Amino acid sequence: MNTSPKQRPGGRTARTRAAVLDAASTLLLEVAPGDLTVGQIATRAGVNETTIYRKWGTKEALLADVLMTLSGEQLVAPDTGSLRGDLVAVIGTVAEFLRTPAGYALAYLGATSEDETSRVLRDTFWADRFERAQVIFDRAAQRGEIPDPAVAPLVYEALIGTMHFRILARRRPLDDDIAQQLVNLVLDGVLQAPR
Amino acid sequence: MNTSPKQRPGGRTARTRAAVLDAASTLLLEVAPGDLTVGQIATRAGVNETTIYRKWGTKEALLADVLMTLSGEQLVAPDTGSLRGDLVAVIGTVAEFLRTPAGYALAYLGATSEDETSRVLRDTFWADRFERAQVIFDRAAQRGEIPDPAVAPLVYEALIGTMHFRILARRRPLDDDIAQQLVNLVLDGVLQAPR
DNA sequence: CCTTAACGCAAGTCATACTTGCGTTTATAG
DNA sequence: CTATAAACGCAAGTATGACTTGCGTTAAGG
Repeated sequence: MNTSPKQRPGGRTARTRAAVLDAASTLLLEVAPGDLTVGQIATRAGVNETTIYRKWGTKEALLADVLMTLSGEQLVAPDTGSLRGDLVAVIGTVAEFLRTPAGYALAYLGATSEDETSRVLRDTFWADRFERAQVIFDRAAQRGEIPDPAVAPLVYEALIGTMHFRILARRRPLDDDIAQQLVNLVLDGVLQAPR
Repeated sequence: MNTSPKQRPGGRTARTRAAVLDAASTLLLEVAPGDLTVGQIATRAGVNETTIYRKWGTKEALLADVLMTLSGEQLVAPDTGSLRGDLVAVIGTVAEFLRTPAGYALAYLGATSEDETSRVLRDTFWADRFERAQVIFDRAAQRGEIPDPAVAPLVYEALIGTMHFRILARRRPLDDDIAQQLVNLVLDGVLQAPR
């Protein structure tokens, strides 16, 4: 009984959803995330503002949806054969994304959104990222590069966190070789040491 | 000519200013920085909202004033005799501040405020912090602990940035020994190394 | 004790998030 | 193909909070 809840995800609904997400993404390339309004997105998408509210409920929920889509598929973890190589590759990819307006928006909204939807999204997002990073360190430990793979969370947090801080709190651009710089720092340290 | 611009900084004006800054500080202990309203501050300070706008112009300018006051005097750079000791002391102090609501507010507003006043304040604030950090690394270089004090900005940025990221983007508390953890990381690195 | 800077108060403007009622379009089951 | 109702458009409205303005009142400070 009630095999079909009588929803209509196909056709118009799908088109509307795609148009709104697309419009929001495009606008994030032009407008500061803090200044983005639902009206703008609706107009750009050729859709009524009411539709957006009925579909997403709040502005934050919509933007969270947009950003998860934007940042979802990236961050492959290639096996380059060394911890240094793996980290430079991954951090370099993240750095590239953070240099784009969408990347900035992700960092900005991730740090400022307060509602429940965003909270859950934030937790699952970072849980996924840290999980993927962990495998890199596990491999490195098996190769004998590091003594304990348990350092992974802190190290990854330092790598990512420094970049977020750079663009958010300091509003300065990420150097071209930022991935190299950071990976060298956390792998080798800065102490004068006989090596 | 015009020896006295006919301003009246004393008496009532000073009291009002103090009351507002104090009210804002207190409110930052109770309300999320994003939800803070000028009306709240005015009421708490026993002052009319209009007065605040005539005095500070915008909400962001007021909050910037508050936060500069709150974070102004701290961060002494003690000479413990070692780079490790100096860094743990300084980063520990910053961590303590970041654990308070006011510290969170500073990080939050520093990352989100967009107006000109905040921009200038942000630049001067961080310039000052990085300058103070530099002397620690200069001393360490003279002692032969590190080869090149030019690493100071990146290292300090990694230390501070990781903590900001932790509380802002991840919304997780700073460990009690976060300063030790981070300093060990950037000084020694994580690579398995003959030392 | 006078001048007027600083303040209080009432009223209002403006922008934007979010809601509601109702008529129209269109996906989709039968 | 047709009928039902989900999804949409449109107009109007609510709510909130940043910020302004005019005018009368208080009190700083020469």
